[in-house]
Amino acid sequence: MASESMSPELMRCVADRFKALAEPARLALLHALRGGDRTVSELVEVTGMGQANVSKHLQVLHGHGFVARRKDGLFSWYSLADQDVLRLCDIVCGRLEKEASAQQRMLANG
Amino acid sequence: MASESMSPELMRCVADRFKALAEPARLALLHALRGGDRTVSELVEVTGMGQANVSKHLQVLHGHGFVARRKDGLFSWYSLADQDVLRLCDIVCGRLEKEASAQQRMLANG
DNA sequence: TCACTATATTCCTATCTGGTTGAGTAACTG
DNA sequence: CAGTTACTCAACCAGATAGGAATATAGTGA
Repeated sequence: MASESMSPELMRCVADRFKALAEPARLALLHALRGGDRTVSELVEVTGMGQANVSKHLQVLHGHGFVARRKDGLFSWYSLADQDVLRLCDIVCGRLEKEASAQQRMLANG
Repeated sequence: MASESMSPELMRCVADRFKALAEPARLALLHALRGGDRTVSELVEVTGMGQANVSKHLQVLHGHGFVARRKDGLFSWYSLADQDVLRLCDIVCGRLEKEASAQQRMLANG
């Protein structure tokens, strides 16, 4: 997979997935969902964002399969669709930590 | 890591990393670098993009540590900094493949 | 039916950024 | 030194989008 040649369409699909994660607001929502299912209102309260904004970002995440939605009466319960998104974030966070500690060593030895 | 609470700054850093990958042009450059080191001109030829455009995208990737640069006379040789970016792309590609095959099953079973 | 609540959607505006163009910089050649 | 090559930088424009306000939709209960 992802080997020899990649079609421009596939490239765009992959880029769109990354773009869905390339927004602090959406990362905050995903982070809030680590604790379990949440309704939109709960996410509004936790993140401090506007309701329309939260709803809109959740649509993006849901459209790309990063979160699952379950309707229950008036409420929409959102949850992490799987562990992939956490793996993605962990790789990036690992890089940032590695760079931060490397920079600290630079300052210490420099 | 990436556990309990994440500062808004960290959230922004992570989002910026994803944003660097959220562009088909940059993914095309990274893909071209899978085969080994390449000069800017080579990448221009392979991708069909403009030279200034390639150079600018490479600055972004380099600024976020995804590619390494080595200067040799007139040439700038770019290469993948490490395997992390491939792992990230593989996770996303794996998702896309899984969804594609699931959709095929949907169509087959109706 | 009407009001109320939770969520989704639409419209608007400010901001950001990808791509292009043209100028600028640095290294090699003669 | 001038000329060429390889690359980078700066300015511009067009398209995309995050955020907020207002509105729409849908479920609930009186």
